[in-house]
Amino acid sequence: MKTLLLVDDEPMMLDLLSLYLSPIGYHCIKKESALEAIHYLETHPVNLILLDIMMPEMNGLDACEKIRQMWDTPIIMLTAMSEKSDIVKGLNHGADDYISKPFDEEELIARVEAVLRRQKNESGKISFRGLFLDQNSYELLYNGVEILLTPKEFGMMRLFLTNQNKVFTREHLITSIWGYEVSTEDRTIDSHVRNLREKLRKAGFPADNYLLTVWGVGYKWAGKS
Amino acid sequence: MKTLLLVDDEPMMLDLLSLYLSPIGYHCIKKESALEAIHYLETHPVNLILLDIMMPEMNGLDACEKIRQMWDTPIIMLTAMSEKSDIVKGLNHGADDYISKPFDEEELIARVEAVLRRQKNESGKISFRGLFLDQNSYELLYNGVEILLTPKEFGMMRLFLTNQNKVFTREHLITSIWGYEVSTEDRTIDSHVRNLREKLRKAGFPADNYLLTVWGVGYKWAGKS
DNA sequence: GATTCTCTGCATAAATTCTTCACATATTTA
DNA sequence: TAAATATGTGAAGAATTTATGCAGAGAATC
Repeated sequence: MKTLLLVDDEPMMLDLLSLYLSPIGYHCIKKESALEAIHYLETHPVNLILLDIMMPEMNGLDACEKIRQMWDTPIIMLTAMSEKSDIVKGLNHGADDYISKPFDEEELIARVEAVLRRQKNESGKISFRGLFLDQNSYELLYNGVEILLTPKEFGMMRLFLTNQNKVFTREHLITSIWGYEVSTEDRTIDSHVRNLREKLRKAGFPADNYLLTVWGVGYKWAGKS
Repeated sequence: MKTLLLVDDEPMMLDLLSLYLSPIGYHCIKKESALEAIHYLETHPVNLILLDIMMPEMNGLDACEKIRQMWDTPIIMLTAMSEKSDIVKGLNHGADDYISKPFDEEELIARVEAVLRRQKNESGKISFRGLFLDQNSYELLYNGVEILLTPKEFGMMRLFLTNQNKVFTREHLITSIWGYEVSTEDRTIDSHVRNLREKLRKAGFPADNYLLTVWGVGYKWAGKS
């Protein structure tokens, strides 16, 4: 059973979160301050942290950073309204996702599960038909030989391998890899896709069979056939 | 069974610490002054020292330093209130962690165990292709010849050798080597990396093959190929 | 207090990566 | 089939990131 650490200074919010998440099988720990949460983490492993941004004493952003210095536990920030600035800050401070209040049950569950699914490759290592991607060392190997990638290429490769068979629009790729407030249009993505394909091909990997163009939509990585 | 050396001029505090720590299996030695503590250490090995900062005669900081000159036993400082300055000083003087009074049982235990856990992984000696790093003597040898490193350089070297193949961002390097809340520019890291590389090269070690730049991310030590 | 070593930060050079554009090619639609 | 829309490609300048030299501040040592 997965353990979630819920951190919010409002007890009602904690209860609400727990009300949604407990019935579907999550073990919920509630803490009313960031300090208590950090404190708890020092002795108990958890699978995911839901962290409110607005809290007295230590706010969510500082807490997020603090936690990141010590643990890799994924963090979802809770923001009042969709304050873009908060969201961006949160993601820059090490958060994995955000949920803006008010949220509905469906969204909450979806995001929690998405982050956990992502986390499942917690070792940071993914392999696929001879390809081996290691997020710790930032390496991509094909049959043991390293393929040197640029940051953007590595980000794309990681995104594709962790979300196989999912089609990404160019816009989605940008927000996922570039960040949440970048404006690049034109053929920029295409260029990077091309470069990535070329590097894979040059290394002997049949990229054309896997990194596919979905006409009119975007790109996807074709996983298990 | 682990032995803890508790040092505080207030007997009540010693009793309190012991009250919390003895029941969970630690053997507690109480000393009411730094001198007594050092004296005790000269003939008895201990696993961890809890050291009060405010003491008559010799204060905790001086004691910490003194102890560090002779032993590597981990030290947790006890500070009255969370006086930032004390904390920073303590960490700079060789302490491994700090606990501010008042503390509760849970926090105390957590920090003690965290430090001991950390300690367990530190045999203190690492070798790598002719390099030999000794954390006890703070020495780095290459083929038996010493390479003189500054503290920062040694810290980086240790971090890299104990975390081979892992990429560290500059930010991460700062928090790991410099300490908890230090503000240094990013380019400073580069300078230290350069100096470290140069010293390794000058000693004959092919640093360029191992201390690698991960473009757009940070630095890493390339271990086994 | 002087000296030496260390740390930090800047300016500039060098290296690498990113973006863009024009146009070719491909696919869909009319 | 022609027109319209979308993707692929090559090349080059722009932008970003890192390397390097240097100098002053800061610490430690004598």
